Formats: sequence, C-alpha cells, structure tokens
Amino acid sequence: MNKEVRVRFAPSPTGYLHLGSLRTALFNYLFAKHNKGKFILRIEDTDQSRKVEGAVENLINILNEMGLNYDEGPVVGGEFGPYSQSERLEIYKKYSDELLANGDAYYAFETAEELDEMRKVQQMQGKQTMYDRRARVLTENEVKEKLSSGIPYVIRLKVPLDTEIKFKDIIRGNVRIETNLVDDQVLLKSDGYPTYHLANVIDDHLMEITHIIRGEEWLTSVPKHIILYNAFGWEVPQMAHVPLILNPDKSKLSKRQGDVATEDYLKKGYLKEALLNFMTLLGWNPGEGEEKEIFSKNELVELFTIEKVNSAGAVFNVDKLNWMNGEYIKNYDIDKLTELIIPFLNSSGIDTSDIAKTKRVVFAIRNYISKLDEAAEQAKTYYYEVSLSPEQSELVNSETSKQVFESMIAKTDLMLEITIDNFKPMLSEVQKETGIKGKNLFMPVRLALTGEEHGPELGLIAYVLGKDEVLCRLRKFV
RNA sequence: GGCGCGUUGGUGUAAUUGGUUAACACGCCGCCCUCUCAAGGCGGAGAGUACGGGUUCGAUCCCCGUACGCGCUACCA
Repeated sequence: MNKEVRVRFAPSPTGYLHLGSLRTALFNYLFAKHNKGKFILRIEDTDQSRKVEGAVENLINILNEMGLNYDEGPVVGGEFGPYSQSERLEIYKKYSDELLANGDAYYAFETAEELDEMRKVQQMQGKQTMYDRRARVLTENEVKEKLSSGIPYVIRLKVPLDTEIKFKDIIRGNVRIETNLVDDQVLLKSDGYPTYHLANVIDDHLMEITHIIRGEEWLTSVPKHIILYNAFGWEVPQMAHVPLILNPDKSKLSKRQGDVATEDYLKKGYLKEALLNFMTLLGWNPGEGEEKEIFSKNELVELFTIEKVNSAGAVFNVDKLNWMNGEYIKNYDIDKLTELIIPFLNSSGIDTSDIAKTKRVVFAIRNYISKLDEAAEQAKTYYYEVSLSPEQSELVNSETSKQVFESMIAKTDLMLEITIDNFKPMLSEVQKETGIKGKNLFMPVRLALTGEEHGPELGLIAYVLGKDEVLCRLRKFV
C-alpha cells in the first residue's frame, strides 16, 4: 500500500550550485535512497530574464561529480518528462485554463507600473503590500474586450477569503496562515511562462512526487500551493522545509561573506566525500547519542531520516570543514589521493612525472594539509634546490655539521635504500660516533636536506628523497 | 510595517518522548611526544539550555508572553 517514494531536486539554473542547494539536493538524495525511492532532477527555468548559458549542463555536471546521480531528469530521461519546465509550457496553459474555467483563477491586466504604484501607496499607508485583487470584479464582457484588444494579461490565483490554511510540515510541525494574508499570486505571466507556484504544483503532481524537501524560504508560500492542489482536487505531497545555511553573522549564506558555489570548494581542494559528509551534518544528526562524525555516503543513506533534520538555521563553519577534510585526506586511499593531488602540484610547476616519488611525497604531506590546494606548498621541499639564509648556512658549514654529514654519507652509502624505519637508527649511530646530538645533530641535517627549519620528521623526508638525492644534498656541504 | 519560522558554550550538534555533575566534535589554551612544524595522546577554560512567567514533587524537554535573529511579503526562484 505504500507508494514508492519519489522526491525531486528542482533548482533554477543560475550557473553554479549554491551550497544551500547542494544540501537540499543531498537531503533529497539521501531520503530517496534511504527509502529505496527515486531522486528526480527538474529544471525550473521559467524566468526568461534570468537565463544563463550553459547553466543546466554545469548543474548536471556538478551534481554528477558530487555523486548525487538522479534517476530521472534531463539527459537521462524518464517517463514523466520533459524535465525542464521551459519545455512544458502547453501543460501549464492547459491547467491554468482549467483553473480559469472553474473560477479558481482570473485574468488581470495591470501593468508593472500600476502595480508599483499600488504597492507604493500601500506602503505609505502602512498597509501590507499585496495585490488588491481589483481584477476580481471585472465582468466577463470587460475581460473579453480586453483580451480581444490584445492587452497583455496575467492569470492570478483566486485565493478563497476569510478562512485559513493549515498544514503539517515534517520538520516544523503544524503551521497555519490566514488566507486573507495570502496574495492572489500570478500563476501565468504575460510572456506565457508560469511562475514557480503554478509550475511547481503541476509538475510535482504529474511527476508523482510524494515528498517535497526544499529550503525554508518556501514555507510561507505553501498556502498558495495548497490552494492550488485543492482547486485541482489533487493530493498534497508531504512537505519538509529544511533550515537555511547561514553566514557567521547568521544571515542567509551569501557571496559577500565567502564562497558559496560548490565548484569553488572543489577547486580549493575539498574532497567531495568530506563536503557531502559535512553538509549533511549541517542541520542533521543521527541522534541517540551517536558520537561519530565521519560517515561514508552509504552510511548516511542508511541512517538518514528527514524527521531528524533540525529546524534552526546552521552557520557554515569553514574551520570544521577544514578539519573534516583533513581527516579524509589522512585516511584516503594513497593512489587515489595522489591522482587528486597531481593537478594541484602541476599547476604550481612541480613535475610529477616520477610517479613513485610523487606518491611518496603525497604520503609525506597528507598529515600536513587540510585542503588539496595546500599540497604544493608542502611538497616544494621535496623538489626544489636548497637555498639557505646566511645564519642557516653558517650552521650547516660549521665544523660539527661537517662531521655529521661525513659520518652520514659513509653510512648511507652502505644502505641499500632509505626507509622510514632505518634512517633514524642510522642517525643514532652517527650520534654515537661523533658525540653530536640533539638540535646540533638534527637541525643541520634538516637544513641540508630541505633548506627549512620546519617540516616533517627527518625519516619521512629522507625516505621521500631517496638514497641518491639524500647523498647528493649532503655532499654539497662537505 | 504585516505574516511565518527559529533560539542548548564562539560554531555544528547530543541529551533513552520531564528526573544527567547538560554530552560530543570543531575552534581556543596548556602539557606530553620531539631537531622543528603538523599529526597524535592527555588535560583545561567555556553554556545552567535567549529572557520572564506558568503547569509539575521536578523542566533543555509541555503552555503563554517578551526580546532577538532569520525568512517571505515580485509577471524571481
């Protein structure tokens, strides 16, 4: 008896995927997969003035890249298509005609200027700004006359007055709004395109959507939608309005205060697994005292329930994202991580053609970075010529340092290869032999090998450089 | 202005559907490890649950009010 769960992610193509949209898509995806249902992508491109070239392709790419593959939608198709609203215009026309015929909608002929004027007056009077429903009183003949004379028109929703709309949101519980406060929303614009409200209701019904999971900014327009469902005699899907993602100052996450496009984060070297993990935990938690925070996508699918989504907005905390991304980097498969890091190294001019060495480098730097774009900075040590400041070179060229290097060279020469495990014991022997220890022993070696006073443990450095390179760098100072 | 939604340390979240010294993670501070910087290990500071009233033997949890924040208030989504 349970219907198959069908949910949709219905973005308007803006040219990039906003983090808030990413999370909405993510929640829809997780909910669908958890319930063994379908995740549908629908493009809400009904605003011709906001058209962006290539935006749809970009959206699909990024969604796929993030692993949020949809079951039905543009490109992949499905039995409820087309999945772009701009290709469904006749459908909206048909249903708006039906509303007109049943008296649930009406024609209106005001110009944009007239509406502006109306609002201005309302504002001055301190009244609520909304359409004053003036066209409701037009007679059939007046309407006919205006239509035949070619005056541009819109079709507006005829909101039933003096009552209230009650509904239950899965996340927010019961909500009620008086219909007198609900605007006679434009449903069909004068260019023949539908507004969000009309298209959304019709498509959700036609595409047999069972659960609407979308951002909180839509909560107050739910009554308009319910009025439409009622007018058509359709069942209202279940609804869940997820909280917004916020800037540190608690306003809605915006460009002004940092990057908001998913693409930007990928470019900076955040791993998609980490991003998905982090975004899910923004406003959701498995609860019941679960203290784990690192979850694979499969685990999230298994655990995710929409009821556990928080109702309050969540501040986007980059510090925590960085930490989590670092956790993923530390534990990632080394071959895959190397593959991901190579482009970042190349773009800094590092030659990665020696794959074996590159892999050793990645192994060495993974504990030192929290984003992939920090890799080049950390990796430089292993690739560039050593250059020292006057003080540093004085230390390296001191008598004791020379002793250390000579002893090391002799011992290293005898080694088959340097490993992380055998380098340190070798240094211990050098210490015994020369009587030089502590900082006087290690710092010259560090400087000779890397040219820097800070860095990973020496064993790691020697291992990455390899025997030949280590010898080569040491010999420069004896 | 109107309407709606929200409010647990700085941030993200917990707290067996009223009974806990209010827990965990990030961040911050300190210690250990150590040649250095991270990582790691250990420890610490930081909220009495926005505020004020109720209900109750007992409220983070239920009810009311206030404050504050956010959202919506377009022929944008």
